[in-house]
Amino acid sequence: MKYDFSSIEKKWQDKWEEAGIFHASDDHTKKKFYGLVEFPYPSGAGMHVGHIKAYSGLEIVSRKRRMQGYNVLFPIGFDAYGLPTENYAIKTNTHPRIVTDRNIAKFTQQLKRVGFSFDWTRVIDTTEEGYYKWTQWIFRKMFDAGLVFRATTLVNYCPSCKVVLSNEDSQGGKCDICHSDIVQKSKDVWYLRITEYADKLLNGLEEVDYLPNVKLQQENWIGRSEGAFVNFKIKDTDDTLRIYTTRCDTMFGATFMVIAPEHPIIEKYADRISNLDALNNYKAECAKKTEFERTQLVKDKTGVKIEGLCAVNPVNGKEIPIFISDYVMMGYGTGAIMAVPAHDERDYDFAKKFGIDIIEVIQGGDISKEAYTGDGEMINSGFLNGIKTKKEAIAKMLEFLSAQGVGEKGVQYKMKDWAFNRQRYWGEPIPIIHCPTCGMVGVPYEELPLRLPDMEQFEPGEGGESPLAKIDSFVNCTCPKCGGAAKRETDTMPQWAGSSWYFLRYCDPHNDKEFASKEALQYWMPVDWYNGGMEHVTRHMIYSRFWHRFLYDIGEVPCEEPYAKRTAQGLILGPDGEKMSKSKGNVVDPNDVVDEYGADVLRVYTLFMGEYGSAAPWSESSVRGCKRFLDRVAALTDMISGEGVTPKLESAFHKTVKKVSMDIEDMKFNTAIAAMMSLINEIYDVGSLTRDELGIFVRILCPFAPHICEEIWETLGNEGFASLAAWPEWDEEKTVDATVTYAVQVNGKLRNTLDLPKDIDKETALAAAKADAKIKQFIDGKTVVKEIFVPGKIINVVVK
RNA sequence: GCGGGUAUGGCGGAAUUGGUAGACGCGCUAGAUUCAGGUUCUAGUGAGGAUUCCUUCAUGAAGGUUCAAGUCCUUUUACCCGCACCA
Repeated sequence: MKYDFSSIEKKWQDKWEEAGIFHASDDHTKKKFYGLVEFPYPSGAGMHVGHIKAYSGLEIVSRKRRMQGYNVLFPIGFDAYGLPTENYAIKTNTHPRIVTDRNIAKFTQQLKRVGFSFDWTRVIDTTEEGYYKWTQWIFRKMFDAGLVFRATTLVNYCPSCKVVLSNEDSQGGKCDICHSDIVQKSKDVWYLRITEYADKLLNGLEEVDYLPNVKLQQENWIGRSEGAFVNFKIKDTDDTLRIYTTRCDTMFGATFMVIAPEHPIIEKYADRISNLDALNNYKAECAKKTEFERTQLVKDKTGVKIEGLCAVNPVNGKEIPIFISDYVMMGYGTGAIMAVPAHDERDYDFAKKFGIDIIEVIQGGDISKEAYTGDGEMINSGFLNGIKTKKEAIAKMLEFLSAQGVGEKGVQYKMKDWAFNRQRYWGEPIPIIHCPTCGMVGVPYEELPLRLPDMEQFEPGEGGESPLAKIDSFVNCTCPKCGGAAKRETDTMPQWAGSSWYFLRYCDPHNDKEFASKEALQYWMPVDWYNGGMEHVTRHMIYSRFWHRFLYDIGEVPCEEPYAKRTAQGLILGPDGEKMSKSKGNVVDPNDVVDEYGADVLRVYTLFMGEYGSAAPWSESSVRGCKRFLDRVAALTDMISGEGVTPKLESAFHKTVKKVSMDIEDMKFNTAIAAMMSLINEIYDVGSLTRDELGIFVRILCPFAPHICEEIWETLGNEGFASLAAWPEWDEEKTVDATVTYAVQVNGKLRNTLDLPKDIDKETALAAAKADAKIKQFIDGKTVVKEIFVPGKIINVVVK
């Protein structure tokens, strides 16, 4: 067969589309498979080969599942709200709607050329009214449930994007989008109370099948810690200073306290404090720094002692000084700590610098040199003296604290509430109305979607105000509760909103009564297998798990967890081994590869290049190797002789079918392809194969290289599509050879190999080995001290 | 600093989980075909030494356990990713 890939690929893509063979069926009686890939952000640059690899993994699994008779939902869509589009729109003076539509068209064209088996009737665009109506609807439900609140805080503000960013979006003190420096700014911010779901999000991990490191990252992100809240009396007041600690066992060693510079206690007792100016100066210094900068100065601790206030250690009545320092942050715990320099490195550094007492309460270290954080016997600790373990000491102390009424067990999370608004145009409008009499009122459900108004000038306003604030007709409205004049919220939602529930919409994407019907959700959810990038396993996955668990709690979805299984693909690096980026000029465009080698080659190569989960550099010459492989596959049509089984190939076929079948389940696509390459080498050695054997070969290769396989399938005279043909079975017995090659070792060194019957027993095998002329050389005249026989693998004779 | 990971030929990478290290592909060498060739086919290809079937050394480095270690243990180096004073 002549392998004219460009005409073959066009031909079959048209046929698939015409027959609609990849559309998920509404027949809910069939067994289902829901494979989900992260939908792309349709940027102006178009897709690069990394996208192709990201989708190829579950593309293979989905195609295999179809051939195994599953009803498969393998959808795609576009996460199209976002800053890059808006910035591009501003720069080129084109409406973001037009930019978005253009980019989606480009992405769609690229994806279709690769022959992905997506269900194109279920495409989602998060910026369409029919979609964001339900994004707003879920937000409103959260508002009703009290999960939405507003607070004035210091926020990370990007002066270049003119937008407030979450901590997650401003990591490293740089804007996630434009990489300019972040400044701190006081602002009214919308929050989603995700912390209320911290425990549920943590516990839910027990019932899902995520990669171990994905689970670990989510656990670390949530950051649950168990400890105690303790109230330290402030001397000569009725007030207490409340702290959080995970080491209440060390309380006898607390020699000072540290509070965050912003701690309200300073203002409250301003009249007693004699060095208020010094404190305020220090606070002003800290405010200039971003949170990131504050965390930079690891060793050299700074701080100021509060003159005029002092605290009382509740376990021994000792009076201890209070300091302010930026190593304690208002955002975690209570914004105040007890400092135990002997057993905490940060406190140790601070105490050394300020000449504060260091009292050892746990034996085992040398506190003259450094803090000791390990276990040991308690000393200088009153009723804890003599206790040998941390665990025991903590339990005893907690008992004491609660008996005295000065403290109790507590839990803290690193995870913070989710700052959920942007002062930008290209996002979902937040459906809230501010009424002077009623306060914050949700836009009535029947008025959703709250449409994003069309406008010409969508630059952000000065001071980071949303462009929507400029449209009077949008802002001015009546309060749905009291009917009085009111104003609309003008902020929009962050990009994370649309992607927090898209997997639900795929189940029933055209529904205009509900975000998805109960029947569709009941059938399709949860997602059976979700694959995507490691960069999304914390933020996106935790946000979307949060939304989903909320919907479960209000009875809108049938299962607690949205994703039954999660895997991740590795990056494709540029030919230079660097991360692909436009600025480095090392981006490979899938269209170029398809033009030159064909879609099937692109698909095979992205999966063959290395382990699916790890990064690997692009290599043009290796692409050619994959082309050569498919050329050899095409030529098999000229090697057919007869029907049935070629004896010399029978075992090889069963082995390969087994290996490919199993490797796909483990995402070991590279070795699956290698196995098919080996098989084709064997076929070439034999020189011919039967019509039936070629049919098997084509079916196991079909998920990887579907176009060429369809063409050969047709050449073989089959009716219907290879893509829907039954996945081949293997016979376990025929994967085992009659004879096995044993490695024969003397003293653990390989000396010869012997072909022996597969079910040979130990005695016979050893006799055969010892009778072998080569082995004889090594054992003659020596005494055999040990004989090892591993069935099917190795014979080892140990001699002296 | 803490947590996780990786390290195997000239290159990308295999290795049934403790059992013949280097599958498969690239690249390279030689030959045939073509001789317009980023064509196709055949053979070879970890390094060193003897060259006819022989042998020694090799999985970042150094030790150890074992009949047997890329795989397990200890120490160590380099790189990558995540988190960042979390009390």
